Amino acid sequence: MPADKKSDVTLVWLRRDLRIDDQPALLAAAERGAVVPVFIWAPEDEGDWPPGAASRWWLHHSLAALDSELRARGSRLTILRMQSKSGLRYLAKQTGASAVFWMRSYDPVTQARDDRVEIGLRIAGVQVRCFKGASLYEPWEVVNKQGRPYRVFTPYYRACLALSSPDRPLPAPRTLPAPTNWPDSCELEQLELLPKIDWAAGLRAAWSPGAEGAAKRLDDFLEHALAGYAEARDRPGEDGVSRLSPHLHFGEISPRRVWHAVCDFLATRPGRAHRAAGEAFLRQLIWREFAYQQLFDFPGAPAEPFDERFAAFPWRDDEQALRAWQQGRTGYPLVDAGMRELWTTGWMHNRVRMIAGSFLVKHLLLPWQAGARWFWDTLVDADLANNTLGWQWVAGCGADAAPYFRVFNPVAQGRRFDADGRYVCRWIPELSKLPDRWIHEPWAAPAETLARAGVELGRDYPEPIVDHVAARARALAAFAAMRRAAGKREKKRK
DNA sequence: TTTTGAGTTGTTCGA
DNA sequence: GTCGAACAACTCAAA
Repeated sequence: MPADKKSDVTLVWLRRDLRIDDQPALLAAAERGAVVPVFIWAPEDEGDWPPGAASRWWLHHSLAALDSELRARGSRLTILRMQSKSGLRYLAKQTGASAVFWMRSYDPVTQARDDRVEIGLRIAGVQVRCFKGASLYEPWEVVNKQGRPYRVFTPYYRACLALSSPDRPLPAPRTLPAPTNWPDSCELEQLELLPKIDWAAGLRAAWSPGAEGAAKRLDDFLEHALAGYAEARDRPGEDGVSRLSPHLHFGEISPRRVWHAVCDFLATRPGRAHRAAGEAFLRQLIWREFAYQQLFDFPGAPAEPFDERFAAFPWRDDEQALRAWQQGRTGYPLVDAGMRELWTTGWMHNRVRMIAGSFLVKHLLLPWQAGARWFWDTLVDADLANNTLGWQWVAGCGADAAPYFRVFNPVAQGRRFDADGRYVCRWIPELSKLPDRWIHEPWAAPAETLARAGVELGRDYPEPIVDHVAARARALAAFAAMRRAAGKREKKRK
């Protein structure tokens, strides 16, 4: 291969696709000649949503993993700390690269950046090619019979299934031809992605960032959890879910790889239970697609509610309540367990996200954007599309949202999905001696039971900061007030 | 154009 | 303890 011919050098700009498997940009570049894989750390290019603290921790380790994977194949990762546009132009000049390849992504922040970069490169006479591969479908591929994007999940889901199944994943390039000279690169440490005070022990214990960790996670899930997924996925005390979300967010594994791995696995195991489990899981992958599509069509969603009536919602401003929620001190064990799991591991079980989210928005009447911000900073899988859509759904203001009157009861949810209190005890050990019967509502336990479990409310564990019944009534009243106000405004307009 | 059926994940109340 | 209905209306999607 004429790898030393200058005109054949291609920069592959890696962003949230930190893998070499099923990497169309990398594959195409390798076929063209020498390849320079590049990562540019430019948080200021990401507008209001630069990666949060937990995401930066993940990113650091993911980049390290990618670099060693590349080195094992005679290549390496070039890292820059610059604006994306000037960084790529600089590198193109330094390496004599005639082209830059990357994989398309679809959130408004990234898109705006990519457009600027593309124009800048073309002006400099550098060829640009963007590839599909970050999602199963591109946002414009799935539209209704009127050619408009879907707003409701179920028809969207059915439309996806009606399409031909997602493309098979591409192989990793067989070789990654090196350029004659490698360009200058930062040391990974210079990006200062890791926290200055090391709070990441819980993250280290819970995760293995990188493609290898992702592949292992997928194998474990297929082997041990997929069969029971349909039911177990709702019980946070069990290992019933895939935990692939951060790996998917950073593109360490491709959604097509996951999709087909699940399908291939199921093909060898016929039977109704497996089929139901497989459907339930693939449905979740389609939710991810749906979120990307929604954000693509409504770029304002991270800040503004889909349902405009909610712009007039009487949110409260209560710093103390927000802190209590963030720190897992609401006095509702399931909510607090979730918030502590998040703080410790950078991740929270999906069912608990709904319950904790609902609690912030409905019991505390704090704006969903405040919850979205906290999650953004603390989740290792923080993803603008998924996070935004999830919060809008919980708040009841999304395009396809839960009805507002659906207020999760943390006690009832606990009894239903964490009946033995295993999840609560794991994250709130101070309650672990409490009998199952009271684990989700310690305030209702007889004084003697509490004493025997070594729990004094207000000292070892907080009293509930709001009363469920009163808070629920308050939330429904606030919703009614908002609807009245919106109705009035509507009348005025006419 | 109009009509019809339906919409991820819940709670509470009363029979 | 279990069951069905009410909770709200609205808009989407397709026929």
